[in-house]
Amino acid sequence: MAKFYDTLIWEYIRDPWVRWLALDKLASKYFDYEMISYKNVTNNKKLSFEEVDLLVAADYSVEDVYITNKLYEKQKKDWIINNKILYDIEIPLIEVLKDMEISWVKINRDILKWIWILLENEILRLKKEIFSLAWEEFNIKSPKQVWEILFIKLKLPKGKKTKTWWSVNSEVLLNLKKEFPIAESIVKYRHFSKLLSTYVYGLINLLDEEDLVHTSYNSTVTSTWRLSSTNPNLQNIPVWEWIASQIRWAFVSRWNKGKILALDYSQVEVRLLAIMSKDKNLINAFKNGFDIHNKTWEFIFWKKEITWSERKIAKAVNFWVIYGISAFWLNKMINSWVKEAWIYINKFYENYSKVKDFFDKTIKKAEETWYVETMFWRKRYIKWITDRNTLIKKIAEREAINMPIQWTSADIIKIAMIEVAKMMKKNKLKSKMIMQVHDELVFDVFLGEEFFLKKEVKKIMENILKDTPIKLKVDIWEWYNWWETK
DNA sequence: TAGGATTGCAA
DNA sequence: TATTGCAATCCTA
Repeated sequence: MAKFYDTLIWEYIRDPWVRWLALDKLASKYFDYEMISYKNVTNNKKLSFEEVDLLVAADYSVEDVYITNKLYEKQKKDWIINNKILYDIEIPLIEVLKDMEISWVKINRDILKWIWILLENEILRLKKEIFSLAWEEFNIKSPKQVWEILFIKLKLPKGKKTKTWWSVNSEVLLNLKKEFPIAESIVKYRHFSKLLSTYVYGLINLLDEEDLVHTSYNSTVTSTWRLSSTNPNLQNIPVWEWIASQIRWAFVSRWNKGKILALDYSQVEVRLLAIMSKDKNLINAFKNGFDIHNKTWEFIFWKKEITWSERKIAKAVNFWVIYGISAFWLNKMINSWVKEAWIYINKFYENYSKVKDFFDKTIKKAEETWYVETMFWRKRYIKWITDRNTLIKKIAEREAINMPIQWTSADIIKIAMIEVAKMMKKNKLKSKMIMQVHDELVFDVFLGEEFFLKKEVKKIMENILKDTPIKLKVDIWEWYNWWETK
């Protein structure tokens, strides 16, 4: 039995789409009661809480406790949520997240400084280049000024629109790069500026004296029951491009001769699709160790070697099959290659027929019960799936398809985190679980624990689902503190 | 000074 | 070509 309980989490499990989930909002929603605001008590945050008059502070605090308890009593009376989700997943997760937050993450300041210099030089060079191409100086970070230079002064062809005006984002600019080198330079400039301000300055500013950085994990924010991370957001650290990937190297082990270990689920969504739909072709594809994307291309195009544009279509098909198509793109079906892709989607369904059946069944069940659920019976109500408006119904259908797969994977990693934390405690490991990035767990490994930890964590992660025709697959990435390896 | 708009990073 | 989140910056109210 859990040692603690959380009223916000209860509400969040019931409906993750509530914006601004907070005690005062719930008090007014359920009890039509307006709570004393923190702003009022602290004189618009001019006072710190210690400076607040004792009696005022007491009133404020007691009210918090009183309302929380009242909320708890109310929730106990109408158990309309899945207790297993609450007591087996979300509540035990609180402690795991707490431990991860107080473990902190060690950052190597020197690596960041080195990247800083690298980026500053590049930015300066690009700045000069852009100004000479534009024949004047302007603020490259201002979309409005970029727009003026490119479309008014240099008369470049306009691309797509934003809400209010012509867009100058990288997609638009890269379409212009062949004829207009200034466009590409602006994209590069923005890319490097982004890295410098968000990931280098941003990270360095948040370091303490020991070069440790602290993040906050929020478990009641996203509408998909995934976690989110703030101050800094450790879930969007760059990986792909070279300079960007150097930033990952700045995440180092705090231990002498320690190492960083990252274990991530490989293609969870597609594997879950195979498991949940029980489609033989898809299952066999995984059993034979084929890359699923390759297999899809084979099915769609009936050949092993494919061109770049065919690859693009195959990728789109995979996305669409897993996530469904958005209302926006549904309306855009006129677009030629989109239309073409639609034909391929149907080909995909022909070859993976059980997948189609699975989707049809999910939608049908949702129409009857007004909800969809994950493999762990986490439910979400989508009443608008029976709406007369076709567009609204289509949106609901897309959610119905997407939800069981994507949200099951959110459950899986949460369960894995709880199990891993238990295992580490039981074996009194010194290593620490330091990050979670949606389908990846990152550890700071103490010398000597590496082999055991790798083996055990992999085992736990791959075996969250029992008795399935194929297992989940976990890939391992590891890196030493490079200056210690020489 | 607050907040909308734009942009871009991750999964 | 999905979706959701976080954050930096610009710029207007």
